[in-house]
Amino acid sequence: MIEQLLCKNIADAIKSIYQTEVDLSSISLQKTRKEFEGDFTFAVFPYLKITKKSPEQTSNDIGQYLKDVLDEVNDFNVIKGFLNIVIKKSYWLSFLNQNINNKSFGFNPVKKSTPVMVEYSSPNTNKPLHLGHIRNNLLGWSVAEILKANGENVLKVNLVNDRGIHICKSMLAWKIWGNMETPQSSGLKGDHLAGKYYVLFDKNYKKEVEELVAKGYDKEVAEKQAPLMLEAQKMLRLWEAKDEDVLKLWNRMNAWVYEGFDVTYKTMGIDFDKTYYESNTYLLGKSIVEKGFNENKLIQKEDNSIWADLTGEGLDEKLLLRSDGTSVYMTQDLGTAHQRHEEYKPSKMIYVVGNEQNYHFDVLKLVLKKLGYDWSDSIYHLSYGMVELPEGKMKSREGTVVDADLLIAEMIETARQTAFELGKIDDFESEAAIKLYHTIALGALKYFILKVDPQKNMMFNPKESIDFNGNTGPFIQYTHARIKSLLNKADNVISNHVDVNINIVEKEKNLLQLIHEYPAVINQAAESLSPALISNYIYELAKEYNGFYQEIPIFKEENMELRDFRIALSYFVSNIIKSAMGLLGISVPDKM
RNA sequence: GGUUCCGUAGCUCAGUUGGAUAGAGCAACAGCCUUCUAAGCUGUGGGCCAUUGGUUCGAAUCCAAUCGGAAUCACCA
Repeated sequence: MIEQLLCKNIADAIKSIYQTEVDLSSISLQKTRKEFEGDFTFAVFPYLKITKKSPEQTSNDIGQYLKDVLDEVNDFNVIKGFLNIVIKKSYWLSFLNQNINNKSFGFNPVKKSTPVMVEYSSPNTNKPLHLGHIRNNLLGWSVAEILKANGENVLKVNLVNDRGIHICKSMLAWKIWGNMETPQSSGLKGDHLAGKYYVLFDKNYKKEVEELVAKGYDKEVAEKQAPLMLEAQKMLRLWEAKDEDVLKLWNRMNAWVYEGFDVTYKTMGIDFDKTYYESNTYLLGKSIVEKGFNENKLIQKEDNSIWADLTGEGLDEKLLLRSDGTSVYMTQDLGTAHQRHEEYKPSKMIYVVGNEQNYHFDVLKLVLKKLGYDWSDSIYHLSYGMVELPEGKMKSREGTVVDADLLIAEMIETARQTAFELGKIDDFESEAAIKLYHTIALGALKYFILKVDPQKNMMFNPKESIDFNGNTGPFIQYTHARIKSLLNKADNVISNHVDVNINIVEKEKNLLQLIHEYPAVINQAAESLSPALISNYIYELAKEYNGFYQEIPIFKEENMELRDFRIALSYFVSNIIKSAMGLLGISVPDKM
């Protein structure tokens, strides 16, 4: 690409004019700001110590060198210490010619063999997915796709938390009050059915606790002594003892939940290469902890429990094995990480997990390091903040969890109503129309969530997300559909070659520059694991295109070569929008 | 209290490895439908980049302190 060429020649210029070698990687260019003439800008300030000349003189020297040496450089200008380099329009046009038919433009063709693992979703099987899972799923899936586009060999992994006291609570409530209810008999999605009984358990459990408190029990004691809780704990023990009846119920109920999850995943367009179940992995980790203890890397307390001492690293001590020898969450995670490393030797293990577990992952990495596993650095916690709705915070503790299925259904309904109000569609119940509402609703949701920096807590405003103006998914879908319909009218005139001598206007050159940037954007998004970078890029591209070609009708153009160019450019832009939106998991309709 | 993250227009958010006069959208206001789709486009107003110091040619960006907000600090997962 032209940037590298310019950087290399700038280094050559400094060497030839000032007789000093500079490190090529230290030279960087930026896009020239709109208010100045030029395509790329080089700031000379850091090199003044070498050149021993004024910023202006230095810029002029280097600019002149580039102009003399490089055919692609048309001209240059200097403002203060900024060297603005003007690239010939013919370069941009030949770039268009070279890449227009490349369907995977921007994607790295070199495929790496070392796998990168991305773990996301990680649901509990006692309740349906909620808004937090939506952000998790979208982020994980999108990051995986971006890495793939960049040539990584990605393994998408889900770790289902299918065991523990929580699922026992659902099972117990179902046994007591369920009347043998099934998804078929109740018409409920399997995960919602389990969730219903989890809530039922909680309600009755709280009632029991209140009754005990009224009888004079201490609240803490009451919480432990409530009959329902004792019963649930008994069930967990039976499960661990592989009691036949409990296992049967557990299998049955989990199967319902998985069916429900699959529907939600499918609706969202989320998939996995591999699913792990905690019931298979919860005993892992003990051996590496014991090994670490034998090697004197861990400490033991009087009650025989085993701990990692992280006080030297500025953290506390962390329990790894209980006094009865059973493992805790951390032990399991140590085990699964170890197992995955043994199995795949991934160059990176990315865990998409909410920021409430930042501390957990800090500890995880430190303990692994302490135990002598040098691959602990390959673990990366992709942490994300909470999603809130305008109505208020969504926290499970406050009981205002926003259900994922419900939210998606509401988004689809909003899309339907908007189309109806605007009179956009003739047959509102046709298959095509229903598919379109679905596409728009999901596009709105995904785009809005992915465009925000993961680290930040965010506000999801459903109404704003589905607006067709502004930085939204539907706006980009709309732009794509418009380009497609335009190209449809022109399909007999699409040429795969554009005359490099035609005159193009500034805005068209801006579009070409933006397209030119696309591979770098994907690369950077992969490096920083940031779908937000992609969405901001597409918006800029779509806006630039939409604004411009709304004003300049392509088919009015009498100059056939210019018209061909504009059609070719439109074609390229629509392809990039489609491919970039694909990385966010958003489909773009050809017609809407 | 310790640790981590966040603080940019009334609201929701961008802001590339430190670069030129701080960017969008929404909301407000003023225009644009005989062209390809107005689910759109164009324009106007709106800022102590939380505060204060430091680092340097240059700071929203890096460092320190302070003030606000969030998360976390379990023999839960």
